[in-house]
Amino acid sequence: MTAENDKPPRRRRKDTRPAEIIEAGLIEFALNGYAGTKLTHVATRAGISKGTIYHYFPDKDALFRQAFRTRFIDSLADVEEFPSIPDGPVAPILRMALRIAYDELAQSDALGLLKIMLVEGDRFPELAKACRDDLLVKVAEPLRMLIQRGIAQGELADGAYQTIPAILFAPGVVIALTASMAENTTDGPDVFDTVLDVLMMGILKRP
Amino acid sequence: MTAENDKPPRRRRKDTRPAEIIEAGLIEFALNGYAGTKLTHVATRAGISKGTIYHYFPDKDALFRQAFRTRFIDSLADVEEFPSIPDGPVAPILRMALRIAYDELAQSDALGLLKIMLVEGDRFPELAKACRDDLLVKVAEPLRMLIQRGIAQGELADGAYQTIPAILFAPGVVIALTASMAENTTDGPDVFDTVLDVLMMGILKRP
Amino acid sequence: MTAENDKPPRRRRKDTRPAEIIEAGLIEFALNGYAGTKLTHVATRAGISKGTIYHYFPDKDALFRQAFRTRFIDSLADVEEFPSIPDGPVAPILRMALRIAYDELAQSDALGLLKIMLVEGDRFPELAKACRDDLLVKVAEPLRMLIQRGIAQGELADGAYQTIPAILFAPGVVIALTASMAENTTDGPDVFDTVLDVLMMGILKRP
Amino acid sequence: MTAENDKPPRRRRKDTRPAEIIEAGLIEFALNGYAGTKLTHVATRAGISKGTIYHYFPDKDALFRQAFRTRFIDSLADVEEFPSIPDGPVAPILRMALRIAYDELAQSDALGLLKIMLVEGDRFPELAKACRDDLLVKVAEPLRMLIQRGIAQGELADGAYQTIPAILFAPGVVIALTASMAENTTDGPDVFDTVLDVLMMGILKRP
DNA sequence: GATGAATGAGCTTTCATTCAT
DNA sequence: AATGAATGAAAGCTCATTCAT
Repeated sequence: MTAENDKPPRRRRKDTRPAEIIEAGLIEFALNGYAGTKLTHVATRAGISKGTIYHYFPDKDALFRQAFRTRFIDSLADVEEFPSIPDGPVAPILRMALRIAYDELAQSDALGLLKIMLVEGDRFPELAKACRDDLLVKVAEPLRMLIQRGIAQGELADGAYQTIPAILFAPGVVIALTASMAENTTDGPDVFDTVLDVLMMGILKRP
Repeated sequence: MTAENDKPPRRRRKDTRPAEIIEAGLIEFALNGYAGTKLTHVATRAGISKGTIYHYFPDKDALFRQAFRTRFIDSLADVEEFPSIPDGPVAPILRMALRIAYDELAQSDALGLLKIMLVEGDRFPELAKACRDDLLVKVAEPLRMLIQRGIAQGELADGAYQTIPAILFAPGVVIALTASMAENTTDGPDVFDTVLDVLMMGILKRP
Repeated sequence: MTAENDKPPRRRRKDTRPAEIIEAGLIEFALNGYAGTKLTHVATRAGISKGTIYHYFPDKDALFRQAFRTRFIDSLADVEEFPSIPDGPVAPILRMALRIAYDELAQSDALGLLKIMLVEGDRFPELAKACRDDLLVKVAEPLRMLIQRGIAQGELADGAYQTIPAILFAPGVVIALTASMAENTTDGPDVFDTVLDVLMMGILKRP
Repeated sequence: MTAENDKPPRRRRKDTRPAEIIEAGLIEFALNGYAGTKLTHVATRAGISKGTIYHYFPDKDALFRQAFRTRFIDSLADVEEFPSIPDGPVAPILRMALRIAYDELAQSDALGLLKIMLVEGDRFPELAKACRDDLLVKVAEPLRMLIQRGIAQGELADGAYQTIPAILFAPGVVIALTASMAENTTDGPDVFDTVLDVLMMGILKRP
């Protein structure tokens, strides 16, 4: 075995380092919360040494901010094309959108970050704001457009809910958040479907 | 030595101390999360010294558990009389119940504890379980009975939602949880009312 | 049940309290070492409260000193009549004396105190000195007389050992000290007998 | 800022640090016992900061175990060549061996560690066992062989003592242990010589 | 006198951060 | 640029000691 053998390839593009650290941080933060995350673990997961983190981020706080932003920008990127949607009934599209959003949230570590923001939100007000703004612009707005089209088509009921479409996500968020607390029931997915039933029923126009 | 002694008199309050410490702990935990709560701060808030906490609680963990239990037992005590409800339409009662639950959650520091359980639930599995069990027995069960009466009366739609009535709380929980993250809009209550509209619509039987 | 019933008899002769505390302290010190002994445990064992100890002893240190003295004075009280010994061979008497001393040491908590003195002797120099003096006066001196009688009778060999008769105890002390470290062999007593054999052989006059 | 920086330079000595810490710990443990040893003092003695200890040892317990093992392995390493001994009378060799063992014990801080093991042996049962095992294998066994040769040669008396040769060390151990308690008499060595006289007399075969 | 609640100095331990290499 | 040994502030916890009752 040569001397150069037992270390991973030294050459990394300098540009990928921050992203790798953020990725590792994301996982650790999501798993252990903010205070529970040790920079050593982040470093280990990223395959670097603790000190290197400080080359790219001034401190733990900054790493978290950056990671949080990155993840939320990533997650919401897919949503943007929403409005480009064919004519026809709006309800199935809406339902699917909620479903996709739920699945996304339940699987990714966005959930972990969200939990952190809930508890430590006061420490990161700009993140909370950015989070809010992004959600409003990228999620609520397209949703509102969709809903309004549904109302215009006589498909959806006309109601105050259209002013705060984001609330349609609420049940999904709670189910995702409490999933780890809930007993391991095998009908997890069905829970959300049941909720969707109620929600859709609630907004469909009555004959 | 001046007239104002710089040390407050030692008071002996064996009976009330635990409750005072729990109260102080509750506030600190709700404000700062579990890891973020320093026993010094709890002591200061309770007007005692650090060591005194250890007279009444073996460690920080135990204090949190006790505080959590105390608060949840307190909060849920009011709910118990639910089922003793007069005949007649069920929907307004349901709506009021959700409203009351929301207000309760939004105001008390139960919200802070809930946040902690979301993030650190893994560390306190028995609390998570107790929380779940209490909610199921004290909240979900009466709710289910109410709903079933509504269905029997032809008032509510027959649907899968009756099997998981707790889900009706979800929107309220999210609104409460994210309230601190949300911009301070004065129409907070209206948001929940709007949600109630949708929810009630979703479960009312269609003509 | 009357009010006076659930407490042990209140009336104690004031004079017995210190002795009771010392007794309790002795046991705890012997079991747990000096630093390892908590005054709470001493109090509990003595059936009193922590504060009461401070009525009789200024501090933990003082309690230990007093306890130590008491035990050693007690233990050595029996030894004093040693010299009043009938004429005849001295060896069996010597042997029995060593045996008795060994048994005494092995059983009582004097062993525990001795261990403490070994480790913390520097903190209690007067105790070490008192211990030494007592042993010399009460044990070594009678022993020396006995030995000299043996030599005079032509029974024991004439040797330097007569100047430091205390050394005859050494093997017993080591066996007692290490008994807790040693594997639980059932032949414990025989070990000491074997040692006695060697010792006696070593001092008996050769034909 | 003056020319003498008030902080010593950080040195990086990964290889030597553990040994230095152990050395410092050894001294402190020997001086103050286990509970009496503060890691701050160990750190100060080692010329490092408190935290650095935790780079190399998970906790105080581990440091003690490691230190203990290190010292005992060191101390007993020299003894191993024992059996390779020329023909001829065995008694002088035995006597010298006991003398060497005594000197070794009396000087090194092995004595301090031994004291700790006597008092806190219950907390470190594996150390007690390792200690016992090492002593048996490395010390008692060669000694037994030597003794048996002596008996075979008609030099030593045949007696039960040969089954527990370790007991020959007992007087030396007691003398060493109590040396700190004893008055600083300058004839310390002679005490042990006197004891050796008795011991050797006791095992030499009588004509 | 007796009590035990209350204290706080002091200990072990953790970990973000620094910096010599 | 990268490392990880070293730091030290700060946290949880212990317990001898005090003192109001």
